[in-house]
Amino acid sequence: MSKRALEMLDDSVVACCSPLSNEVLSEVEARDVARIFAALGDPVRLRLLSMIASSDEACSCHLEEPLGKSQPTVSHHTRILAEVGLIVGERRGRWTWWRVVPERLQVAARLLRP
Amino acid sequence: MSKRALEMLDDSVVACCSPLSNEVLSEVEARDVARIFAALGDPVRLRLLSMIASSDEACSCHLEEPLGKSQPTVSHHTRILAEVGLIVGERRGRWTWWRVVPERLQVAARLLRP
DNA sequence: CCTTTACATTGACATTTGTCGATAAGTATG
DNA sequence: CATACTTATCGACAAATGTCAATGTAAAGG
Repeated sequence: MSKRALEMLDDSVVACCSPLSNEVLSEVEARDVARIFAALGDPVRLRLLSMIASSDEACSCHLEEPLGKSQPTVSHHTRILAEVGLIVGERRGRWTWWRVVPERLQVAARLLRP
Repeated sequence: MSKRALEMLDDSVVACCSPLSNEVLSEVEARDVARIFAALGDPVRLRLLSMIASSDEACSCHLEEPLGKSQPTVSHHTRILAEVGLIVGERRGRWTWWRVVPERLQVAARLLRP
């Protein structure tokens, strides 16, 4: 999901959702948010995301070695995180620089709030 | 995961974790938390969880019909949510009553906080 | 007991997922 | 252009996942 695509998401997705205990999730809401959680549901992607988050910006070249995964595998995981809008990549020269999209993380976080 | 098992979890899991941007997740932390997110990463389980959360307690008999899934499928999903400690079931008479474990939800929520 | 009710388990199946080697595509530099 | 470098895509494969019909198990009521 590109940055532009993210900006075009309608409110039902960006503003989604109130805490789980407030009301029963609709099928549409559930499908959307589940994609985010599924993206977070892999240990390699979680570490990848935390690496990007804690260094503000990171290029893929810095991610392979600490993760101990092959380059195609890292690329696969960054793609999945990007597709659900949790990170965005910007190509500068040879490198792609990744950073997290806090608003997107908060969509998931709001659901878990008491 | 039984209620007793949940009480016996050590601090590294229950107190886990500081926000993603604070520091890079260890492999052990990532593996544990990823299991929670993976459990949340299915639309049927998300709706199931929100049904339990918003009615405080729910028996499986109330879950099948609104979800539109077979009884074995619902049982499968409640088992997965229970295994990661997000819900606990208590058998009273013929019915199993499920309720959410807020502390466990917060383990995931803490990670997503800014 | 026997039946009914509520839930769990098993077995089977198609689909999805994580992984990597090989290869392609894009970008800087000589 | 030719080369080196960084990232993306493809193809393949084993493993995991979601689903349901059939069957098992446990509890309540006759």
